[in-house]
Amino acid sequence: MAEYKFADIEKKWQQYWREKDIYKTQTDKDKLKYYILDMFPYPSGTGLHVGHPLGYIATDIVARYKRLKGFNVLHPMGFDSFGLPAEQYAIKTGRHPADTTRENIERFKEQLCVLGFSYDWSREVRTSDPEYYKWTQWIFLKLFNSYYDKKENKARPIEELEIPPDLTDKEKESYLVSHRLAYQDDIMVNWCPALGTVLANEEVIGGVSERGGFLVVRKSMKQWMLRITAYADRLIDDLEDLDWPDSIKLSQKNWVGRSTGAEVDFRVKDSNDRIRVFTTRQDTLFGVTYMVLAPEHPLVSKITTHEHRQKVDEYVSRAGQKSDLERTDLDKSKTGEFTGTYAINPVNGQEIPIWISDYVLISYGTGAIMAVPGGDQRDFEFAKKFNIDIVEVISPDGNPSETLEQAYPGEGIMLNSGEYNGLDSRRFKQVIIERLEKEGTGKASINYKLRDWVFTRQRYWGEPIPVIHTEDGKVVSVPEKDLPVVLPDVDSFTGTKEGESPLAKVDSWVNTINPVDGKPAKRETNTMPQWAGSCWYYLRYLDNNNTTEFAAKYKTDYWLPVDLYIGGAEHAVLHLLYARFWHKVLHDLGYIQQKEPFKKLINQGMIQGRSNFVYRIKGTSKYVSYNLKNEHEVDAIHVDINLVKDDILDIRSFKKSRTENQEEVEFILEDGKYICGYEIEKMSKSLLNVVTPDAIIEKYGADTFRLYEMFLGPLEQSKPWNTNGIDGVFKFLRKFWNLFHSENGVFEVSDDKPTANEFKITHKTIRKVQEDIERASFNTAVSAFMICVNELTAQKCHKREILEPLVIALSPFAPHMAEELWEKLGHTSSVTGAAYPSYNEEYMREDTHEYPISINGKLRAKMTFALDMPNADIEKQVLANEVIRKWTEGKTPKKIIIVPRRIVNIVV
RNA sequence: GCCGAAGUGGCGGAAUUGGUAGACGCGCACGACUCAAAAUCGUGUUCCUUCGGGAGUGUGGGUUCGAUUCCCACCUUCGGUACCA
Repeated sequence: MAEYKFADIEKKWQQYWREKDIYKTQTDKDKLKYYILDMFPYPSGTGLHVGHPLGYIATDIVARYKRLKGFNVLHPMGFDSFGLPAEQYAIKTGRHPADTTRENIERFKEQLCVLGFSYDWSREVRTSDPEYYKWTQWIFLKLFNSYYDKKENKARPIEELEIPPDLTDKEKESYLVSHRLAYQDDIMVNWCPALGTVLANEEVIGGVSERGGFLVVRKSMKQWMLRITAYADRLIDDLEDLDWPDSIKLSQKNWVGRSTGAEVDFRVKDSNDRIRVFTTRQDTLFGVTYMVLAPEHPLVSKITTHEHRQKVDEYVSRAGQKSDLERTDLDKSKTGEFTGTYAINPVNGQEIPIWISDYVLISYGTGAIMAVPGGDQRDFEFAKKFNIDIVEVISPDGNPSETLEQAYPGEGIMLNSGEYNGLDSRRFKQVIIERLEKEGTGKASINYKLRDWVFTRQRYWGEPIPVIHTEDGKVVSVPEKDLPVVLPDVDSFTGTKEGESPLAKVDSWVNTINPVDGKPAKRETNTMPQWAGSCWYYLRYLDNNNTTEFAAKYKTDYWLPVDLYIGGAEHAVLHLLYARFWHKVLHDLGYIQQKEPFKKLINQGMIQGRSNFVYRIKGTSKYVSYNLKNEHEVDAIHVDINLVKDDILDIRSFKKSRTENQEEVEFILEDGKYICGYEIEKMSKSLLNVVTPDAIIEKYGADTFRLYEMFLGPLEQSKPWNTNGIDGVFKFLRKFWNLFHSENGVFEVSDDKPTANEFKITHKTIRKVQEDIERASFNTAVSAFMICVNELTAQKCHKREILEPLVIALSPFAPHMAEELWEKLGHTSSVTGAAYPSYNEEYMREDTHEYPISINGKLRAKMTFALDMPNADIEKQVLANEVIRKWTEGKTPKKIIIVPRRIVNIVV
């Protein structure tokens, strides 16, 4: 029996690849390129767990396969190394984030190398490296110094912006600010006093911080914003040509949230004020029975009558104190106050009351709505509660309903709408806009859910924003030659109580001079969010040592777009939307030819953890086994899965791990064992369910690990981690190995001519594997190899002409073993330089086919016919068949369906 | 609530264009080797069965000669989203 010494083999070839620079990529214009990208990891302190490599293995297989197919492949890797965890760790321990980040990266790299990935490490990027974030800052300045030209529908340098004449200096400045793609504004943010920073929405869960669970409040603060809303239409429309999962495209569309409708002006009674509303249902204008302003709407205090002022003021201040969570709680009933004032409905002149309520959001549309209780469920509930009229203006058939139990939000036929009664509501939508436009009370309009991007964090461990605040209150760019603005060393990583970044405490860094006039000035102390670095890393890989440009034009021209991008679905919206936005800005400014960065996108599923639980009886140190826990009041506690095997707890180790007094710890067992409960959850250190690849690689090797993660199921599907089937994959590799070795372990491959059957097996496999890689179906590719090896083993085939092509075909999946066998076959250069074997249809051709013969769709017999046999002959033979005759019982069949190469079906 | 994905043996999963459901692997059972065990190899393995056959891809209907695949309604699980006018 030949021994498959994976540990030696893998070490040997990893060293070979490193020493010979096998995976170094050149920009070679004469070759077809293929750019394959992984979402780069955040280098956390826990290292790589088994979920990380799933996508990386898939891309590595494709990268190796494409090389064999003759492509010039770019397959780089880097680290998203700015971010909150490193900073939190620094606050706790005082260790500098730069140090811990570097250590974590080293560990990640080591783990990635052990898995045998074919990255070109000479192109590695780290977002926290000053040579990298110099260009992140440079791009920020491009945004700062550009505006969006709505006519040409693209970004242009701010110098080209036509500024209205006769503006004062101050007006000119604010005109510029209102056009720049990066600008400052006062907005409501999630402020977490305990962490001393603003948090992104996704970092706030249920009103408290995701990390630590500290209270988060809403606070108005001056922040940098990026004008992503200027790109709303293009971000939707350009999705069309992308080869992305439909679900991701849809999420992005929904996130941008384009809705078409109309803006309508309602005159305030006895006043010159107008309230502008946005509606998608201008066809329900005749059903408007009241209006609602958001509590923050600027007109609220102006129009509120003396009589109602106190109650309205109270409502406004109460609404301001509510957390987002309270305001968006859908279960609560509607609240609101009447302002005492009325508006005039522009289509029928009716007077309608103006209310305020927090179900109208200041941040969407115009912050005011026309309320149509007959057509909108929210308005309906509000009207019911405050006894406001409900008018039905659309019904499915144009007849009024007897009772109105709820709003009818659908399309239909108009009623109670004056001269428009009987019109189809879809048609009326158009008609009414024409009338509003003619009368000057409204116009067609498009609204977006997408907001401008809040681009500042009050943190240390991020890119400094490269601008300078002058004495006279202006903001100027740091000159390009002075980039990067490097993070200063600090003693303390916490921000100030007032909500300033830790950088604000570093006077020597903050105080600088205005590059324009040399007067004293101050640096911006906020830093960029973690998304910034990942917005453009795929560009830097192309030219990571360039000191004069973010990447040379001829390199971006050649390599872009990314041909295949694989990563987790959790980045469906934010990262992918932000990166597309930056890409389009760079495209508009002429730096990049292509309008989209990522041509094909695949989301790999999440590998979940299987957590184990023990059950402690409340207030005691007694632990009760899973099936007895219902007899007690218990707390379920996560237990480290390393102390559990097959859901049975290792009681002794568990006892040692507890902090309680060990004498007091007791167990209530069943059948002498302590059975743990389990749950499938996210794999995470805090849930004690993390599995690292290390132990598995030690036991089975990296090739087995790679193959097993692929064999687990479809790449896109999420699945809990288990190692139940890993033996099967390991056995397969050993059998493959054995095909090249005699029974006593000596390498032995013959030059005998293969049989037709051996050719057929091999060529079928080569074709199947190729097709499966092309459609990212890696699990079925692995099983195709298994079938092939099983058959060749049964044939005792040890022939070079069969085995050599299979080594090449397997090399993307199990590169170490492939290299070893390739060398043993007598080759002196790496298998990565081989060509993917072509398959010959001739070998697979079949002259006959075994047809399933079914009667009324039920399989009854099988018969083999020549493929060129006429249908009439097949029919005759089928009907003559004994089994078939038994089933037809002499009856004449109504119909016989013969599908060549498929099936014969007899209908009786 | 809305949007999306998915429900197939004991388990992970396969069936690519509507054409033999359960490939491949795990597990399990039996056998070989062994003093024995492990490892390895071989055979079997959807369920029910009166051994003729019958049922079967979440449930109920439909289209079709034929449905895991297409259509309608519903149930369950997972993910996203949250009063978006």
